[in-house]
Amino acid sequence: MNNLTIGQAAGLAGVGVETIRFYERQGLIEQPPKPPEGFRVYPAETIRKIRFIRRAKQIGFTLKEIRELLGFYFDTGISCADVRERAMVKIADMEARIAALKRMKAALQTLVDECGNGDDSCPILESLADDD
Amino acid sequence: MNNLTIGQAAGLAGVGVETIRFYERQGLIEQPPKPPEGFRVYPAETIRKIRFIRRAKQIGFTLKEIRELLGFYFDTGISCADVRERAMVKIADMEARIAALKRMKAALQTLVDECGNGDDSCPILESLADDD
DNA sequence: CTTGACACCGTACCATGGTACGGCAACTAC
DNA sequence: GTAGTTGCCGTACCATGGTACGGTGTCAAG
Repeated sequence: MNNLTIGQAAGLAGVGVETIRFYERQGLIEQPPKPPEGFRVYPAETIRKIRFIRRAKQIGFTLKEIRELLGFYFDTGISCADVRERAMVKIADMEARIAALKRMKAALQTLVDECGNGDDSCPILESLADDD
Repeated sequence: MNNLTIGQAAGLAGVGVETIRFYERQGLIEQPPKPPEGFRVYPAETIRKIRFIRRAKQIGFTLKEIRELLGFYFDTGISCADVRERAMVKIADMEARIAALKRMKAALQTLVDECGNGDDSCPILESLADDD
């Protein structure tokens, strides 16, 4: 399962070829050297890194943050406390986004609730148009 | 307070001049006709529309959706049921986003909690790197 | 009447996370 | 040995919500 072409690597990692190239351009994975003859050869590590990226994306890290996490894991050894701190910052960030969404939702829900009475004017639009 | 230049309109509406031009290009507000001599004249309605846009953005509508809401309010009269339906779709959308963020946060929190024991390997990175 | 400030306009650029395309090289299968 | 599939590479494009820039036109104040 080693010595893969980019297409095989993409297939195994569950992404498109263009996505691998994009991650290379973004510095998330290294581009293997191009032999004078033939195609680039991708090691199994590339697959592992791409899966790492997929999982990290799923739990809410951006590509920029993932680039750092990959560095922690694959290059500079493990500095758990640093990773943990970043994860906690991310958790705080998510909490803030959840709170903001909840506020938005509550504001909208209030407007929808006011909409129940069959007045001729729409309270939602009126509230958006209000000059205060 | 009528017959404003774009700069005055921007100042009153609390946005930048470029933002007004951008909204014009996006079809959210109309561009006043250009007189053969002199500058475009912006009516007070432009200010009201921009404030409408700002409020709608704050409660989570995209510019695309706001363009429709503006149409309901300023052009095609008020169709409250339609607005209400869009608002409820938006609420469902926000609930889904909140739920997704909560799942992400919980996943990350679990990893951070596991990180407490002073092992040499980092459970967060290990979990991201896992071959499953 | 000149200078500075603003308007106008097209276009390019920012971040985010990719996707697509066109032309050419290289490899594989029949 | 030739067609068809991939690889390679640069570049352009998608949505989202703007921001910036350069050159020119116009206006207002001193």
